Amino acid sequence: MTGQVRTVDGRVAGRRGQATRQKLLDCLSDMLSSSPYRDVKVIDVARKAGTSPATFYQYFPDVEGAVLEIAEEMAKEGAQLTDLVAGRSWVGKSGWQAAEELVDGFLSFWRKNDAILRVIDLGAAEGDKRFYKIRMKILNAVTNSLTESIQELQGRNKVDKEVNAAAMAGSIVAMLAAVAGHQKGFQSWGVKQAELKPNLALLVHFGITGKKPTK
Amino acid sequence: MTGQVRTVDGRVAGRRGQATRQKLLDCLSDMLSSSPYRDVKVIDVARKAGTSPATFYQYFPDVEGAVLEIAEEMAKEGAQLTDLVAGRSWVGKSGWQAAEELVDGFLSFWRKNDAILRVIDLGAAEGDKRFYKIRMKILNAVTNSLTESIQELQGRNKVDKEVNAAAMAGSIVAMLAAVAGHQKGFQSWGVKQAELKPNLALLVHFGITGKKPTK
DNA sequence: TCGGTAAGCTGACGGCATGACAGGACAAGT
DNA sequence: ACTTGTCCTGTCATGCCGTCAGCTTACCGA
Repeated sequence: MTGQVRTVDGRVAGRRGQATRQKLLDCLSDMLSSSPYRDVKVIDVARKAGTSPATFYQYFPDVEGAVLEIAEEMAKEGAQLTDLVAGRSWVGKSGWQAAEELVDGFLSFWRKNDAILRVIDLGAAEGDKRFYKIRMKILNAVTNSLTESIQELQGRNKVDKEVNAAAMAGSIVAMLAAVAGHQKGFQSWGVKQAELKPNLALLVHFGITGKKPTK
Repeated sequence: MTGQVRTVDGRVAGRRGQATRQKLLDCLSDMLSSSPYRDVKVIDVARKAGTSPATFYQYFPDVEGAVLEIAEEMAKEGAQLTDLVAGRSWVGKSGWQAAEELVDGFLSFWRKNDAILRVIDLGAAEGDKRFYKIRMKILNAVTNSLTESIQELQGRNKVDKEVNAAAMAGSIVAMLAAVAGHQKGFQSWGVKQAELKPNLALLVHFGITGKKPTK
């Protein structure tokens, strides 16, 4: 489907063009990490990439458009998050382990991509459907797996039927995302990474199984 | 201490000045609700307030400065969130009720102020200390109360000593804030408000007491 | 009533980002 | 060398930013 990268005016991008395009994306990514979203200007990105603003506009309609592109790249990489949930057992000791690994994987993924993720979060919260969609794409992998896990446990009468699997899964994922997004905040508040994780894992485990974990 | 409102160039604002200032804040608040943060321009705010950009700069150093002002206002109003936690009993039925009311109060507060809150969240996530500080001010009321509640339960051996009260309280509050910020998202994802609340309350209750609630 | 003083507002300006276009540079094939 | 299509940039009109000098308005004491 998207086999060909195209410029704004419809041309097909070749080798060189794709390289420039990628460079622009990388530089934008850097900028997002180092300065507030509101202050990221096309001209700065272009300068940093050693090119001109006009070139930027050849490949992207605007800054948002480019951000979405980066997000799309990241979403692919984020698909691996599913492995943190799918096919895991949530009973006994392995349940606790699963919870710990989920928390761990989530936090490190977020830490690695925090700049773009927080822009996506903003866009989604502001009601932009494109951002919302991509946010779903990243989180859905985990959310859906979690929802299924809960439903499966409900089927075996291990979890209260009153629990709405989707709402619970969504809440857990939202929590992970939020905490991950404010990791630095927690630290400067006196809570260390190492202390954060087990507590999160505890909440995750309970949310899914409805029980305290056996460690 | 801050009995007098001052303009950027040091003058003391009188009746009329304060009115203009407030009008600008109100208009900015409106703008934030209706258009992306990135696109909010000083000139639009000024126009909407029936004044000129120069006037805006008389009262605020920049858009961020004005946002912080709005946030400060809101923080005062948000102090009442403490009542949702302080002096509550977390055992038995009243514990479940407390959890439900906390969730309810939190969600509605967030819904009422979502536009500013999401800007604050962004600023905090980007590492801006001023935004982080105001975010703390709003959330600390709840977080501290929760931390104390947990510690108190730990003192009575009702909660596992392994639990880090601050980390747990912070996680719970972060979750509430995140879910609150994406309420619309949940809805369009097929999860209804009414279904969301009890599941959140469940997680909150467990996080604080370490137990399933008795309803 | 009448200045005097400080508050309040704005027109205007240099500076910079935006976004569009036309045209020049370049690489590849013939 | 010539053609073709990709790739990049100089340039320009437009619009926002942030500041200043200067004008208007309100208040106050004589």
